[in-house]
Amino acid sequence: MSRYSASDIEAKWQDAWDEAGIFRATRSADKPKYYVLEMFPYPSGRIHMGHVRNYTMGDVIARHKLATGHNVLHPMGWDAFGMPAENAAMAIGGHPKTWTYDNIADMRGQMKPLGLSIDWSREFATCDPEYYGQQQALFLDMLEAGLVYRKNAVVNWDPVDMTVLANEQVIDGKGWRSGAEVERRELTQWFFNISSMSEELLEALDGLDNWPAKVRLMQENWIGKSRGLQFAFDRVDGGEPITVYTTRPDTLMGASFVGISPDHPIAKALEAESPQVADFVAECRKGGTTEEAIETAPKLGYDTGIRVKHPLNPEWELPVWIANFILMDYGTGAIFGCPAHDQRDLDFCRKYDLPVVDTFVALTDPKPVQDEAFVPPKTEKVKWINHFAGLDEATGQEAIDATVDFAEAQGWGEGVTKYRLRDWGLSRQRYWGCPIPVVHCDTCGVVPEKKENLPVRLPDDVTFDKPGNPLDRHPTWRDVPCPSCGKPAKRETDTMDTFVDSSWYFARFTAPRAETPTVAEDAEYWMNVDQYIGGIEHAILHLLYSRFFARAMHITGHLPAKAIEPFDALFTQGMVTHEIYQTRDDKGRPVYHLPEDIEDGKVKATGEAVEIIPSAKMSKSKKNVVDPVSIISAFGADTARWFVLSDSPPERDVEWTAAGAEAAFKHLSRVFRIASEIAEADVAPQAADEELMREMNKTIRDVTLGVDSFGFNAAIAKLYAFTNTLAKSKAGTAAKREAAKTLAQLMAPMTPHLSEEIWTLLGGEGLVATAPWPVADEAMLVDDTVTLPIQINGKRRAEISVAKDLDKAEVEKAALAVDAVIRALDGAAPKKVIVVPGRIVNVVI
RNA sequence: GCGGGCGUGAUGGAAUGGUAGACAUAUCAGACUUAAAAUCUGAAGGGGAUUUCCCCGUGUGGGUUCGAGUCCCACCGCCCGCACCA
Repeated sequence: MSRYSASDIEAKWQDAWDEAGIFRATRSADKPKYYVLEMFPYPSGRIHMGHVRNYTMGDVIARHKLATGHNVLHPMGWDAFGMPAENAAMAIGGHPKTWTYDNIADMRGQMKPLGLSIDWSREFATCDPEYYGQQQALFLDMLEAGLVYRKNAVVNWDPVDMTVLANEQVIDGKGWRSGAEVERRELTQWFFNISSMSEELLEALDGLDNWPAKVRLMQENWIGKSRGLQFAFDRVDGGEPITVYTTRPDTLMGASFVGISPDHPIAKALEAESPQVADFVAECRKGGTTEEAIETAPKLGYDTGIRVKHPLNPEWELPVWIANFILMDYGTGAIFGCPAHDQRDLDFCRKYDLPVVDTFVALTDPKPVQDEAFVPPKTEKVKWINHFAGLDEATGQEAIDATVDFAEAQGWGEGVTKYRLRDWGLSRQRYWGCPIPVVHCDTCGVVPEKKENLPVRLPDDVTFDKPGNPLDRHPTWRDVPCPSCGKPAKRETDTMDTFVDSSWYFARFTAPRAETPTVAEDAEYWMNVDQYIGGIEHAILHLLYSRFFARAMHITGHLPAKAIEPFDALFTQGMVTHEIYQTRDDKGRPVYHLPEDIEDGKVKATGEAVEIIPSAKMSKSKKNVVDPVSIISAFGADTARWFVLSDSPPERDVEWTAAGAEAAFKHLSRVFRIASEIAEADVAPQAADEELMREMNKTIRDVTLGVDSFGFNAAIAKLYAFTNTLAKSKAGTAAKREAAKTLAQLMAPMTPHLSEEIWTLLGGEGLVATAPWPVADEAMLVDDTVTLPIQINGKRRAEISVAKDLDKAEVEKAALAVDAVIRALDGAAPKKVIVVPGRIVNVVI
C-alpha cells in the first residue's frame, strides 16, 4: 500500500482535468447555468493565503455546482493597471508592462497548483489592449449617453512628483513619496455621473436579499439620502440672498446665526477685498485633511458684518459668520445655526457669545439647554415653544413635515432631497492606466476618438526617470490630428482610475475575446453572477461602481435589463491571520521574525525567546506571513485548501497555525490510508452495514447543506465525524467501499485531488469532479428508534429510547415510568407534560 | 457622536427556542516500539460525592417561555464601518 503523496497525486489529476476540459464553460440549453466569481487579484507577483481562502471558497461552490449538473462559469483575470507598476518602474527601473506581465506569469504559476476549477481559456488582464480598448468603447458610449462629463475639481497636487495624489497618499499634508507640501489645485477632470443614479442605486439595495445586510447598510450610508428644506435668507444690505439647506427646518425659531463655508462664493468675494477675511479663510484651509485633524479642530468663526432677515419675522436680524466646520460640498455650503438642538452650533455660539434659544423641550423633564444640545430622536414626542405652525406636542419628524408644508404653502422655501454621493472623478495623471479616448482640438473642443481607431494604445517607449506623466511629454503619441477637422490637436493624457477596469470585468468574462465589450447572447446566458465572493474592503467603492456601470452598460446597450444588478449574491470572506513573533534590538526597537524561523517560542538561529503578539492580518511588515507556495510543496494544495476552510466560519477571520496545517495533512493522509485499506479488503456483508449507510446518508444531507449555505467549517466537521465512523465501522467491504466513495465525492469540492485518487482506487467511474453529486435517501435519514431526553422542569434528568413513531400518549407514559421522574414526582401527579415528538419530553412538577 | 456586529472550555469553534461544548487544536493516560516519530485506544467545562448521583455553568443583571447560548430590555467589554453631512 502506498503512502499519501500529494505532489504526485495533484499534478496527475490537474493534467487529467485539463485534458478532459471539464472546466471550460459552455452554453447549452439542457442545463441551468451557474456563474461563480471571486474578486480578481492585483498582480503583485505573489499569491498569499487570503487568495487561497478566497479562491478555494469559490472553487467549492463551482465544483459543487458542476457536480449538480450546471454549466459553470468560473473565470480568472488580473486587475493589472495601477500605481505599483509605475512605482516599481521609478524605483528599480524597467517598464510597468514588463513588470506586470512577469508578475502575472509568476502568480498564475503559483495559482495553478491549487487545482482550482477555473476556465483559464477566458483569462485576461485589464492592461491587455483587447480589454482596455473595449473599455474605451464603453467610455465613448457613456459620453454620448451623457453619463460622463468634464468639470473643474480640486485635487491634491504633488509639485515635486508633478502628479495628483489620492487622499490616502497625503500624509500630514505631504506627498507620501516626495515628502513635498501638497497643494490644492483646480484641474479640469472627467467625471462619471453616478449621482444621477443616487435614488436608483439606493432603492435597488432593497432587492439585494443575498447580500450581507452590513454591505447594503454601508452603501446606504454612503449614498446618504436626506430630506430637508431649502430656502433663502434676504440680506439687509440688499445683496444676493443666501440659500441654506437644513434637515431640521422645524428648529427655525431657534436660529441665532447664518453660517457659510470658507469656500462659499460670499466668503471668496470678501476674501478678495478684506485681508482679515483672507487671513481667516487661509487659517481654515490650513488644518490637515486627516480624520483626526478634522475631529480635534476647534470651531472657528468670523463675523462678516453681513446681516440677514429671518424669513418668519423680517424685523429679526441674524449675523452671517464664516465657519470652518461648514462644508461647501454638502447642501448649499450655507446653514442656519440652531445651537439649542445641534452640538456643533452650540459649541460655536458659546464660543462667540451668540444667543441660545430653545424651540422645544422634553415632555418629562423640560429644562433649557445649557452646555449640551437637546437632540432627541426624531420619533420622540416633545413640547414645542411658540411654534410658528401652531404645533404643541409632536415628534421631530411631524414638525419637520409640518414646517416644509408651511414653507411651501407660504412660498418661501421648498422641500428638497439631497444625497451625499458625489460624482466619480476618473481622471488620473498617470501612465499605467486605460487612456481616455478623446482628443483636444483648439477648433472643435473635446472630440471623441473614432471607434475604429480603438484601442488608443499606451505607447511603450516611455521613461520614468523624470517626474510627471510620461504621456504628457511624449510628442508623437500626444500630438495627433483632430479626428473631426484634421488640424493639429492633442490627445487627452489622463488615464482612467483603475476602479473603472474592475467595474465591468465580470461582464467581459461572458465573452472575453469579443470585438465588442460584450455579446448579447453570452451576456443574456451567463449574467448575472450567481455568487460573488471577496473582501469586505470593497463593500462600498468597487461594488457601488460596478452597480453603476452595469446600469450604464444597460443604457448603452451592452447588458440586458436583468443585469443592472450584476451580483445576485455576495459573500464577504474573512482574512487569514497569524501570530506575530517579536524580539527587540539593542535600542529596544521591535524586530519581527518569520514563522518558519521560530521553533518552540525561540528564534531558531539565535535561540532568543520571542514575544508572541496575538493574531493579525498577515503582512510583510510584521513578517507574520505564510507563503502558500511553501505550504503546497510541504503538504500539497489539498491540505492548504482543507485548512483554510476548516477552522472558522468563512465570513470570519481564520488563524493560520502550523499545528492546524499539520493536522489537516494528517487527516488527509488518514483518509487516504482508510480508503486504501478498504480497496484491498474483502469482508462479506455484515449487520453493521445498515448503520454505516444511515450515517452516510446523514452526512450527505449535512455536507450538502453546509456547502450550499457557506457552512464550510460545519461541513468539514461532519466529514471528520464520518471519517471516524467509517474507520471504526464493522461493516462489510461493499458497504465500506460505497461509504468511502461517497466520502470522496463529498470531499471533492474541498480536496479535489485526493478525492479523485480515492475515487479511482475504489473503482469509481470517470472523474469524481463530474460524477453526479450524491443525494441523501430520505428513508435512511430517520432512525427507527430515537433517544429522547427527559427534562424535569426544563432540566435534563434522564433519557429514554423509543420507536420513532410512538404516539405522544405512549411517549408520555414511558417518560413517567422513568426512575428519575418517579423519584422527582414523589407520588404526586405532574402539572404538565410536554412531548415534542422526536425531540424532547419535559415533565413539569 | 451615528450605524452595525460579536461575547460559549486552555484555543478555533458547533448547536431549525428542545440533551450546551459537535468537530478540531493543545494537554494527559494507555497500546505498539529497544527508543522516538507515525499510528491506534481512551480521558477531559467547573465543583462535590466516588457506581452510573448531585450542584453550578454560554460577558453581567432582569424578562418572555413548559424549556433561552438562541427571543426581548438594560448594562459592561471588544471589533468593524461612517463622520463637523446642516
